[in-house]
Amino acid sequence: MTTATERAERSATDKFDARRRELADSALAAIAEHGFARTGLRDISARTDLSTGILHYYFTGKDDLIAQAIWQYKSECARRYDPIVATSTSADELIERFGVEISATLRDESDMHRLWYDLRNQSLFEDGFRDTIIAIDELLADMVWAVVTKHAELRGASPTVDRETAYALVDGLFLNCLIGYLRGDLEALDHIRKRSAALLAASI
Amino acid sequence: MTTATERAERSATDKFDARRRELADSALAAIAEHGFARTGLRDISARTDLSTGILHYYFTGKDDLIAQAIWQYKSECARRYDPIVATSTSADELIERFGVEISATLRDESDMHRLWYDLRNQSLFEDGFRDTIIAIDELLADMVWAVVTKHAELRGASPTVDRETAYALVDGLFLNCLIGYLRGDLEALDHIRKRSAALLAASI
DNA sequence: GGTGAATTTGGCCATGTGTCCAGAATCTTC
DNA sequence: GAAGATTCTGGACACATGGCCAAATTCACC
Repeated sequence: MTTATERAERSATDKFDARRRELADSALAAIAEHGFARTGLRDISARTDLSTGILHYYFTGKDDLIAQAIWQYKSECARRYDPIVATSTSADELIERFGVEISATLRDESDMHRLWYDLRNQSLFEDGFRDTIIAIDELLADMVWAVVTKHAELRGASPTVDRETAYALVDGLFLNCLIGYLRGDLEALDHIRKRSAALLAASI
Repeated sequence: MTTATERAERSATDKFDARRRELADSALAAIAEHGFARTGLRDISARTDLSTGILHYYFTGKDDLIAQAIWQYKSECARRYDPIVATSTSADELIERFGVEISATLRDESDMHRLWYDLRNQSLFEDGFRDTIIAIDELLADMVWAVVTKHAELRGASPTVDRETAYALVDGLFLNCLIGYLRGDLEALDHIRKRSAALLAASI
């Protein structure tokens, strides 16, 4: 049973969390522009018309803010492939739609992915937001694995690689194309589509 | 024809470059410990018993120093597989020796590789040492491609992947195992050996 | 509308940053 | 061993950083 007080507290917490999400969302683009290390709280303030104080009111510090921001973005990002896995009716369709989606996110959100790799690397040096990064890594590995197993299922076969390897290979492909794309190679958009398709097809 | 003056100048340049290499080498370990962003010139000075002034005498700035340091390490690193490619007499031997070598460098020099990925990512945000990073990336892709083509040759076949894809996949595998290893997973050493072997075997 | 809580502001602090340089120390050359 | 070039030192500089907080503002509720 919930008392009136409990409901009020719940509501207050929800409101607080909602504002946290809002602020983290605003901050995200600012941090993505120049990377974690080169973006100070003041840069975020200036770009978002927020005071630096408010960031410390809603977050315990820079690490907390960045962890919240990247979690919001990337956890949503990992779910974009759910409908593809759920509704594809043939292996070829699955491969095709996966390739289109991953190519689109490379094209439209390269800054965010650059930030993701930036933060994942930073977390190898210090543990400020390491747990969040590890959780996201798991989500991404799950996503890749869901695609691989669905693909195998549609082919009536079993995957020839394990979950971790599948993630490592897709991630390597994506990072490579992201770097190429950021360095100005527009063909990277085609590359990620074709190469991830080939990789998926080879994973049976 | 070289005059005495020219020879003297050459010698002076050589000496200057030799000292640069020496200093960059000393600095390398210090930078690798906490990453590029979190390591100041003063940290390097303190850890290496060098004055901060001398760093600016031999280098134009922090970027120059770090570019020199990572180039020295990584360009040598990429050549370690040359003898393996040159002297392996069967595809299986090549795969085996490659796996042992890559696993050993993961075990013994994880800090350096962590720094490499750190710097490669930083170079996606600013161009301070971007050219050096791109040059190293080329070296690494060449190295992987040399292994893949040699493997195909020993099998009497042709590679089924292109140079860039081969590098992307091996790099993805290595980065994944590096992350796992740094997070405390000792099995990563076995994983990189077995998975890179499997990948190489599949690249025909 | 008044009262207390929640929210927001903008500036302060100590510390750390890359860069630079005047002068000291060392080496070279005659 | 004198003179001049090279190498090296350690501190100064201007600025950026994350964290913090007293005071101002806005809000919710009786």
